[in-house]
Amino acid sequence: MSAAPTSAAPAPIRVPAGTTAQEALRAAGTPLKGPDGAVVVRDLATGDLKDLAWVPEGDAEVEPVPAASPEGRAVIRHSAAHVLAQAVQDLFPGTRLGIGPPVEHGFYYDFAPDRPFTPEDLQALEKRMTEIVRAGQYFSRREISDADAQAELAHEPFKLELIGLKGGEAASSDDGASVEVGGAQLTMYDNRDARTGDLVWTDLCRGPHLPRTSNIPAFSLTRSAAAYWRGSEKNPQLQRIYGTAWESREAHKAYLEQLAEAERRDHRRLGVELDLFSFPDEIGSGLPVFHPKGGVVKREMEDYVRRRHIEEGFDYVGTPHISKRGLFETSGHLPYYADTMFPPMEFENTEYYLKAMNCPMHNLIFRSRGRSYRELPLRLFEFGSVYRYEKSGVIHGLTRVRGFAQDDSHSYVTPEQAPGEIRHLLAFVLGLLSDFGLDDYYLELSTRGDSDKFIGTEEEWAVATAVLEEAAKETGLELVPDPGGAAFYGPKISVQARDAIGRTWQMSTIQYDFNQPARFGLEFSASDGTRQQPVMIHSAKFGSIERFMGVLTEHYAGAFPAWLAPVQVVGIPVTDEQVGYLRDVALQLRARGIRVEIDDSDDRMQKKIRTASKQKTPFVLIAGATDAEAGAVSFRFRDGSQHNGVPVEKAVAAVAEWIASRANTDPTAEALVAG
RNA sequence: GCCGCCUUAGCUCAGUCGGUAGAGCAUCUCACUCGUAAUGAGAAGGUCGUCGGUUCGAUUCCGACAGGCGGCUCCA
Repeated sequence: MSAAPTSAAPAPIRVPAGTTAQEALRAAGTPLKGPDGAVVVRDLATGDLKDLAWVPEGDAEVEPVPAASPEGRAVIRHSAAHVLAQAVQDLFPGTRLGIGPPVEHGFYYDFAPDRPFTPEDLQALEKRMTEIVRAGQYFSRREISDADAQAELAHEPFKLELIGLKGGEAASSDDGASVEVGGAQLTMYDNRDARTGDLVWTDLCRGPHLPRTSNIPAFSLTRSAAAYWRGSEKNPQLQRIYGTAWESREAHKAYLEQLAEAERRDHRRLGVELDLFSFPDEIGSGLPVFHPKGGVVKREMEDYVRRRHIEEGFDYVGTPHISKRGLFETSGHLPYYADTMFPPMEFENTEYYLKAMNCPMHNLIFRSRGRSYRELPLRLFEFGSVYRYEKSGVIHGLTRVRGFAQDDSHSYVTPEQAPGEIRHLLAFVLGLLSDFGLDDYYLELSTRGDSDKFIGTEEEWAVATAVLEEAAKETGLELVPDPGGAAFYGPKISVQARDAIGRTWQMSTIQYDFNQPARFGLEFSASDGTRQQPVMIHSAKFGSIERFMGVLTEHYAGAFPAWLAPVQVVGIPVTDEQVGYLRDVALQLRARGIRVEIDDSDDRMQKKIRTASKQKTPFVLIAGATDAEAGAVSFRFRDGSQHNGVPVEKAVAAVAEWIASRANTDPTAEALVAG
């Protein structure tokens, strides 16, 4: 996801034959310490990264790779993974090694231990790692023949397997094996004692590495979990330990703080605190219920999305939750997705399935009568409830559930209209996302892969892919390829949105489908009287209403924009005397469609303010005797700012205007006055 | 689905080396009537996730199941 660094490349440095890269960098005045210090160099002749201890055979041009760069961090993390493995084999002798690559934000190493690691083990390992880092062992590269490596690693069955894969499958596969065995020449990295040079530990590894373990500026272990060897559930499970490592203590601390912030924003926690939704065990895993407050947010979202669809030329339709088996055979879904559909229920000698997708039913609406080219594009839209049998281990809050509503549409168009319709849909979904405050995104183009799960001809796929790609490029947004990620019936564009703390979520999808119209025998009368087959374009804007609500909750940390907030205004009387006065204000607000509550509990006013703050209410209206006498109210906002003594009429109008504007920013004293 | 961990009051969590449990917040009652993030006192609330086993006795030990958490795999 993170793009390659594009910042101005530092000037090349010449490394004379027979000297180390490090000596050449030092001579050139390149920093070797701190975040800007070089951790490895890039050999400009080949583009490969080399250790600082590298000694070229002939003169070489290199550029330094600083610690605080994507590649620099990867080297730090990879070296940290080695230190972890050394610590594990120190503390748990006999533990076999899997692989230990750097990953986004950190690293992991897979092990085959006698027993799974406990949290206490992680603490002990972290301590041992710190000792190894302090010891300043050298990472020493050593080339080795396949036969010698097999002999040296005879006790490491997983490493032996990697040696067997070297250069071929491993180098191109995605499972991290290439980190250990990259090219044709195997290498070992020996960790050597800083003083004596004695061999302390060794691992099969492609490299490159930091010069010494003490060059790891900051790291910590984060969790342990199981992982399948080489990423396949057919293989045995290993115990994986995850850690993180950074170019400075500050960067490390900032990362840990971001993890803490993500936890504070967790929609599952906020869902309980703000009384939005729950997952009753009695109903079943992955099946949410929305409480009144969550119901408000959900309905506001749906109302707005429904209205926008109608404005964009969609027709709102409705379809049932279950269907006879044959429908999903016609659509082609059943052979592919039977495993992820709920098992059928049988009655009247017929099998019925819970609906896992809406398109087949929309196709039947299209087919319900003869269609003319004059009707196209025909756009059918609904909040379709679908049920998918997600495996128990993958269910996660609102973002991965077993029952949800798709904001799903299908545009039926002529092949000529398809490019225009896709542009229309893209503009529409991007506009919708920004209406909800998500305005930083990139696109992903999922195409056919090598697998045989895809239906349709190569030519059809090529046409569909080209149409999507062109429309995606026109947006000017970053476009990331995703080969093999398409649905079985056609390629897709997906919109990946970044939230307030920089995480990305797959939101909208637009899919070009030439298969289902053929399978359903869809046709329309063309202007020349012939019958022709339409193309259908699937589009989900939020993907799932439930999931989008989870994403929005995390994006706003529960402090929803005023137009979405479950309670928009809380009235707080300074004493009981003002309850009646505030009720009157509330009536005026309610008449403008504003969700308002009066806190007439026994609590003290300060406590009521605290309660309203914890509920993240956008507008708090306080009224004491002074306000009541002046026919005014006093505002308090989520940021703590105040705007006192505002005449009721003005206050009501200001709140109503703010909400009607659907502003996604927080109202504050300053912003409200300016507005 | 796989591996590990977890499940005690509405929520967050103590606790019981096997003799049926406790705090804070929330709730309710009473007093207080207060100007921008916690007034005080009192009460109520739990067959310790479910089922089974071991035991004189299980919330505690063992097993199965359910649900949750973290990963893996998967994600139309």
